[in-house]
Amino acid sequence: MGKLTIKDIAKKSGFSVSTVSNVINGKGKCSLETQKKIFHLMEEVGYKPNQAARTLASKKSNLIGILFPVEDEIFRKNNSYQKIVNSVTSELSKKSYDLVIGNNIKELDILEWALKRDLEGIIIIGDLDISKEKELKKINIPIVFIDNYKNNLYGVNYINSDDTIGGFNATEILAKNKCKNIAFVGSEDIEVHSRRYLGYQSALIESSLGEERLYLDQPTYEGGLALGEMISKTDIDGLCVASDIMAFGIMSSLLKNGKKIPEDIKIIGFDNIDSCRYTTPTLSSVDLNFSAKGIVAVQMIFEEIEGKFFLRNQSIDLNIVLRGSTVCKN
Amino acid sequence: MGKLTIKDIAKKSGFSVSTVSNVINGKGKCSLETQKKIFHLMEEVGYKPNQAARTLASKKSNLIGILFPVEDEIFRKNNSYQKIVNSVTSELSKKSYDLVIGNNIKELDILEWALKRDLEGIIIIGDLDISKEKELKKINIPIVFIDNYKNNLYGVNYINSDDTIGGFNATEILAKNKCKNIAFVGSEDIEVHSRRYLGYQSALIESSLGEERLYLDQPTYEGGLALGEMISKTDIDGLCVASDIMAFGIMSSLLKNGKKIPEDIKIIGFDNIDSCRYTTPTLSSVDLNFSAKGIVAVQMIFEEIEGKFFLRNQSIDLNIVLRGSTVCKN
DNA sequence: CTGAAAGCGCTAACAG
DNA sequence: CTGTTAGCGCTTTCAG
Repeated sequence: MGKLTIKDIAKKSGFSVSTVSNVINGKGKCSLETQKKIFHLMEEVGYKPNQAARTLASKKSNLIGILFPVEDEIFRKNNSYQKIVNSVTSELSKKSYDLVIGNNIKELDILEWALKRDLEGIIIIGDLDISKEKELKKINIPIVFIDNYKNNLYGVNYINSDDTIGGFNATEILAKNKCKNIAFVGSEDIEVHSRRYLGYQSALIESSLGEERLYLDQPTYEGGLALGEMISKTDIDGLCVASDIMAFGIMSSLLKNGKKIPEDIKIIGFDNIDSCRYTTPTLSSVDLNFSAKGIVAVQMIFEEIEGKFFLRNQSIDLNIVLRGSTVCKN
Repeated sequence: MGKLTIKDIAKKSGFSVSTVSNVINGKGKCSLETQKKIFHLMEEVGYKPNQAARTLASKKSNLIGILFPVEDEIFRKNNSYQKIVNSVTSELSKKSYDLVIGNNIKELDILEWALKRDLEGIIIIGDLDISKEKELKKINIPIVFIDNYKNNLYGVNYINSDDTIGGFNATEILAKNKCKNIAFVGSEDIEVHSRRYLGYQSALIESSLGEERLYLDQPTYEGGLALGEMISKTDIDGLCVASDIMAFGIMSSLLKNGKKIPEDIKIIGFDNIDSCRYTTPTLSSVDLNFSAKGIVAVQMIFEEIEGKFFLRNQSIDLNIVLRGSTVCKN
């Protein structure tokens, strides 16, 4: 058990090794009868071709690698890790591929790793050091970046959210809910926040709502707390907050200062982290749709492997989950 | 580039293939000089041995598999997935092992998977179907279960939390904070909740606090809401809640009914999910220490591979994170 | 301490 | 449609 080789199957079935191999790989042509017999035998004796041998002989490892920015707080908070891994593995399983996780991304030599494991594709989440960029060019396997805003390599694939549209839509919802004085909250030097701000600006114009109001602080709960204090002294009645966690801080300050949410002021956050469901009121938020990103990443890889034409840059629709911070009845 | 084989290294260095192989694997004996020369050359030309070939020749794949209960809400909520994967991969990277994720655990034939990929060890999170249990016995590689309460196989390794102690400690903290009427909240038919309840009972006795009070409902926010309504009408001043999410619901109801937390009633939850930091007040909670579990899992696997003696059952210390729901100043 | 040679289990031509 | 055979790149005896 477990020591069976393709030779054993050939011998037992009475066919040649190459016929068995062909049947396994769906190559060449053999009678349906032969195929059935061989498949049946393999099943019966519990034979599974050894992957290392297949890889060695064919260079096909049936392995895709994935790399995460382990220290990134935001990725951690919104469970993107898990959502992406789940959708990726479940897509891969359809083609009996497995997913390997890259250890120690900071020191990992991606190229060597890909070579060593004969990876057939790589998914990279988040931004990467510029220094790694170069070496990536040398890899001749499909690479997909998810939520990468720094790099702009030719010949690799990008999957992103349209954060500008996210900011626009969130603000628009606020406007449609009769908010007249809508402010934007975010952090400096965070690319996605800037984009969301752009969307916010467009929406203001679109809805012919007055001057824009911008509040900036650290993308933390504490940052939100501080901003909330300030905001509670204004006539702002709508808030587009580029981070759920900041929004929590803001809500806390606002509530403490006697503001009612959503009656006095409505709020929409970004990221749709789990905690949105447990605050009082619950927080409406823009979901970045990580499951979809994982699925598309796998599609892109296979399409590139199979040499099909496909879009190298894809933007995944966001969707806004409305909760108690915008709707009066939760 | 990338097409280099051990032969090339042998030729270029002037040594034989087997010498190079020995140097790579630290086997045999060769002069330090030789080693240095060979290592230097490999570095210089960027040579990395091909893993498939090594695996085929030696049966050592340098690959560990991991399996997750993808549908398990609780595992999803507390980010255990990510914490375990992070600590596991970072431990593995020290020995240049990689981690593969098992696709589709429900249908996955673990044995065949292990064979096919020549896995050297498997980590399984959570409970598994009984039907899978049998087949696991046939695998002759180290298996580690983390947080598995159903199975009890001989010859495999278990890593768990001592939930009874968790319940005990949480209750004790409440008692030390002058709570006189402490209740336990949990769900029926959840093994860990029962254990935590046991600990709660012991702690009551230990602290010579009166009769026990037990509240049961679904392990959801809504379950907590319902229970909170009831609890707010009692003289309970301390709550040991077997799930953070229930605790959130309870807090919400309690607050709505005019109770002050922690002044009137102190609360400790279980799981220490991220959201604990964003509620008002923040929620004290028992942390299950998933990072440590991942590290220990890897240790166990390597110790078994290396044939060392080690404990097959290990309980990982929990630690209680105190926040605003127990301490008056947050 | 080093080298030659025999596989590991499979795929991929190439004949038949 | 099927069988033979030569590798894939590495490890591992076993002589030297």
